[in-house]
Amino acid sequence: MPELPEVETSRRGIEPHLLNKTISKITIRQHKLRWPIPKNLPTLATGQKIREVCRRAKYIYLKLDNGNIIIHLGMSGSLRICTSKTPAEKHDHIDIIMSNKKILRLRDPRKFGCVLWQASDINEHKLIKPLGPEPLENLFDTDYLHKNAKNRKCSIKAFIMNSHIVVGVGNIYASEALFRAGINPKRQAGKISRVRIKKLVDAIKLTLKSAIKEGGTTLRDFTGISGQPGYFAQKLLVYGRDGEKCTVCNQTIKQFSQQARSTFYCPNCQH
DNA sequence: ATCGCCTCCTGCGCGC
DNA sequence: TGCGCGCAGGAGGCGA
Repeated sequence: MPELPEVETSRRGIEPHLLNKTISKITIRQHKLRWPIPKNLPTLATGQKIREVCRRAKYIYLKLDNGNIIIHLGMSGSLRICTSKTPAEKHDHIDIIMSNKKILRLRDPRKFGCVLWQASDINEHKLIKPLGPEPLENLFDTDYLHKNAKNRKCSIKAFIMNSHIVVGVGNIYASEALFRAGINPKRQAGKISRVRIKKLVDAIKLTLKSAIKEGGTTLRDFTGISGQPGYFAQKLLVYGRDGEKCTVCNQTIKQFSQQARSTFYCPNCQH
């Protein structure tokens, strides 16, 4: 479900409720997520103060004095801030309860998400270490992407969705960015000119920034921490719009399957 | 090294 | 109204 803008929206939503608060209790109702929630997580984190609420790629992590709680939302995860008055529902797997009684609650029907512990430097965690640069940071630029695309035989869409290359670009924003850059999603990554790679870098940054500004994209179930939808869905140019007219050229938007994921594009605008 | 396929899991919308 | 099917925003792990 959530791509970078939705994760960043969640991070910004929870941050003010958690910063400098002490964890008083952790209730785990379901250990079995993508990886098991560590049994000793409550022991490790209880009594600790949350110093920072950060994001790296699509991971959110709570920085404590003795380590980090790492949270990934997978396809269907969402975070809420609530109190004990809100009863936990079926897929509410873990509550992180603050000393001020506020609760950070993770719901994840499909259980593709995870909650993990990393005692030392977060960047040394085995899931974080191999990740490419953040798309909105300066390290991610035309030189970087052009150099890395060299000799790559995979499609440009698979390439920008590869987290070793750049993080945070998921299935929605890959289609959106390629449309804005005028690049056909099937094109081989290694065969795209530098000028067009620059367009793509700009398009990725622009797309993600606008989506963050709108509070993310709500297709069916993504909501911010108070349950509010993200408004970027209304600004999607191609994703989910197959059969509709291209906003630029009025031709029909097409959908096809790539790496078993839906891709949307305008055959007339994208080459 | 790189690529593409499979997999984990639940819910929803569609067609019959 | 009910059932079965296909599909869904991620991404690690595997075999080729």
